Amino acid sequence: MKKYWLLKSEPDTYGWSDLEGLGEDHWDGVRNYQARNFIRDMSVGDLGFFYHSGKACEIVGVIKITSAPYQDPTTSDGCWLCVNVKCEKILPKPVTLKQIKTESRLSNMVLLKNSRLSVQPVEKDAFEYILQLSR
DNA sequence: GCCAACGTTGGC
DNA sequence: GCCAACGTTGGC
Repeated sequence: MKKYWLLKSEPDTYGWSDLEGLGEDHWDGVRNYQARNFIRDMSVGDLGFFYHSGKACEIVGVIKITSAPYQDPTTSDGCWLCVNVKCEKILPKPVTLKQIKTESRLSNMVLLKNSRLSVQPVEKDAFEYILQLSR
């Protein structure tokens, strides 16, 4: 079954346009066990939101998981994983954190409960609802 | 720039 | 195995 995710990045370091320019890239550098465990659960074809943290604080687009999880090439430590991703579609209107906070249907999102987790699951209903909000 | 929340490290 | 100290992340 297809799963849904949210991946966070600081746009000054690595933003939507960086991934768009590359076409496809690996989502590397995750050094948190909880986040790593979510990466381990990813499958080809899963979808995820690309979230810009820091200045903007908003979901800017949808990305697609294009590989199974494999060892993160940016470290020799075998316990870290990454997956390949590519841009699926940019949101017509970004959905801001502020907006998410006002939606009672989204109040149980991990984004609100654990704002520091950089890779997190999103429920199907929440995913689809956010897509509606972005129109 | 500040601070809260969270994770990690290391002494005991 | 507990907990204090420290570092990092991210919203404000």
